Amino acid sequence: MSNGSDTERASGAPATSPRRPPSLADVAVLAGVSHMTVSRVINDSELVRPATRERVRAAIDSLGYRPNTAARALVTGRTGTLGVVTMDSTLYGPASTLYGIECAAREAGFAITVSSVSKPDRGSIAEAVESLQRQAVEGIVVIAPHVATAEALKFAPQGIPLVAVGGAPPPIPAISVDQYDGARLATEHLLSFGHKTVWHVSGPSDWLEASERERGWRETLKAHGIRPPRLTKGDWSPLSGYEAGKSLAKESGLGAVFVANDQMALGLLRAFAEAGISVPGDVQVVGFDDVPEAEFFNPPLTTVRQDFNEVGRRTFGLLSEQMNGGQPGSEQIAATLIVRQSTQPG
Amino acid sequence: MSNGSDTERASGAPATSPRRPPSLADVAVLAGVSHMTVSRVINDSELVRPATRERVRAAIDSLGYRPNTAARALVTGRTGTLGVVTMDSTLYGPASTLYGIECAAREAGFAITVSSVSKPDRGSIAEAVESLQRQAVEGIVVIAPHVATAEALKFAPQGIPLVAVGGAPPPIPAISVDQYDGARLATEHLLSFGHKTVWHVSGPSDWLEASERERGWRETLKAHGIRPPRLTKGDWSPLSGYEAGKSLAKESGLGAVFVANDQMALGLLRAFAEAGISVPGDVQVVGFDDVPEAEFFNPPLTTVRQDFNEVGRRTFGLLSEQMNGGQPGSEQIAATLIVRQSTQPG
DNA sequence: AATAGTACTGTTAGCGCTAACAGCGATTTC
DNA sequence: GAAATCGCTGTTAGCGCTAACAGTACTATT
Repeated sequence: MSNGSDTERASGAPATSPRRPPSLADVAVLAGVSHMTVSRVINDSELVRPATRERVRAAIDSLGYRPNTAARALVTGRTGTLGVVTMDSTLYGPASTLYGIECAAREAGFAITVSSVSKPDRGSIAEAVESLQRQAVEGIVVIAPHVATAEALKFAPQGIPLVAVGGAPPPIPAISVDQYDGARLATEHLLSFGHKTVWHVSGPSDWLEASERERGWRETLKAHGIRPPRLTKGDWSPLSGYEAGKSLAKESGLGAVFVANDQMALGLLRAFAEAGISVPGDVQVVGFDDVPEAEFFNPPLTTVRQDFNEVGRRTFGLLSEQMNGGQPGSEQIAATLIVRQSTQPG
Repeated sequence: MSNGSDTERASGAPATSPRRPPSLADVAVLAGVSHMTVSRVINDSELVRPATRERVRAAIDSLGYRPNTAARALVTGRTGTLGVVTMDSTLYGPASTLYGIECAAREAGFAITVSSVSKPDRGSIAEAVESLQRQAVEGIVVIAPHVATAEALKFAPQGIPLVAVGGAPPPIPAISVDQYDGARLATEHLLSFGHKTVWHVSGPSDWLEASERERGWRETLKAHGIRPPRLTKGDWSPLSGYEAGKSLAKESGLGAVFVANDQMALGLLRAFAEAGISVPGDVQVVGFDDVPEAEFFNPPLTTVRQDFNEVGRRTFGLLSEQMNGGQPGSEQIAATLIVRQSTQPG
């Protein structure tokens, strides 16, 4: 803002009028060169004599000239824009991922257009992707935490670089945090205290992350020769965690609970508090995500951290690779266990 | 996706080749009409005979034709894109606001380009706005929760519709939740229990919302003839709330605390729990924001709700009004008190 | 039967930019 | 001293689309 001021047009006319923004031609006239030379200056071509370049720069500044992206895109076919399809950008994970992508993209000179969808079904995704393609984005990221979203990607358009976050059918490269291993870490951690078993409050089964975490929990138990106990299903919300907590509180022999996300863990902690169950005294609890609040739950929550920023960065990396003609494969990012008081009897 | 399939080009050529996407002209040839008629069809003009329209539609489908926005933007001067400048889209408020804007915009046929800034200073904002203008957005929303951001808007460009969320110097229309009144509600609520005073944990003073909330608290106390006690400053983070809580716990005669946001309230609750202070038994606590988790804090938190979705919608409304030549004024949205257990001794 | 609509379709020009190539003066090369 | 080369600048064409206007049939009006 506060550009070189909206100086009069180059022509001696009294100006005002509907005032079309200055174009290459206007700059060229003012600088006394051809429009092509101006074009070279704004594209940092070497082929301009320094003196000329300065003159053009001055004209650009005094006119407050800004290249018209539409015109440039029309002739080059490049828009400098990437599209991101996201489902609920209010959740911590997707929001952070979006932020990470945006930062990486901006550094590389790309703008980000977002398209939110309210439902994860194939139609909504298709519509969002379609709308981004109409915007002529050069690449698309689909933040696809649902099984249905990943499924929908089977019908994704071919001609455009596309990366999924979370999961996608094979030809499409995906970035994901290793949920399975994160769940394993959590479960092993709980088992290390000598519990007979570990209970699990899962996320909604139509989420990839939920089923991977459940699988990690289940198989880890099996690897220890333990038959997994009854599973409690949640929907990520604190309320569902609260209800799961109330239900688990009745269970005898409860010692360790792995909750599929921090929000539900919050609800569960609350239910346990109401039921007079002490954490970590009576029961040890592990969450998943490491939201900023987790450290201040009561008690502070042991949880599995996902580095969403890294997810965003790597996602852009994959997209960028594709835009340069590469055919990158999927990548996984390791999750890390953050041990806090909810599993520290000390 | 799964568009009408990438059928061969209209020409009988063996296709493949660098395959430029189909243009109006290609559709026109296939449908046996002029490109202008195709243009009319895609712009829903009445002036096309239904039979012709159908023929053109068929050609469009079979070619998988998609209008080129760049070309359209070049000639119409309209890009169908709005820009949003946001500071930390990871926070609940900004994220929800962004989502609200996006939904409203999409319904009206606009795409959203986001530009995040890491610092709230004038330079960063200017840069972000500049980058959006290069993208030729038709309007800009600045989510400006900082005093500095609002200040920076004094130098905002003139020629383009612009709306601020949070606050802005007078000529620029702003949408905001009535923080002052929200703080008043919270303070009155606490006073209604007969406390001698109400303590306050504020947000960082360079945030508009923080200073408005503090002002609401301070003036409400004064209106009751109470001299405001020492203020504790936080930075929105749970950690700072925790520290504020530890510090307040030493205070004698502590009975009521109004915390400037829910995250800090979480930290404070935790500090109180550690100090053996019962909420709401010994001290009553009110937060601000009503994040989804607040209902499941320990105890569930009385707080002031901001309808961020409404903020988003109204923001788009103001922008839309400007784009149609109007000069809307600023608007405020009422905050509502949500009473929960943290102030319910029952 | 001539005239004036009406309903649809086509032609032309140009939006602002870059790619490709065409100058053109100054220097170097043989 | 003519040709080739280099460094810079200009000319032209055209990207895909819409605005504006120009037909062209066909119907309604006088």
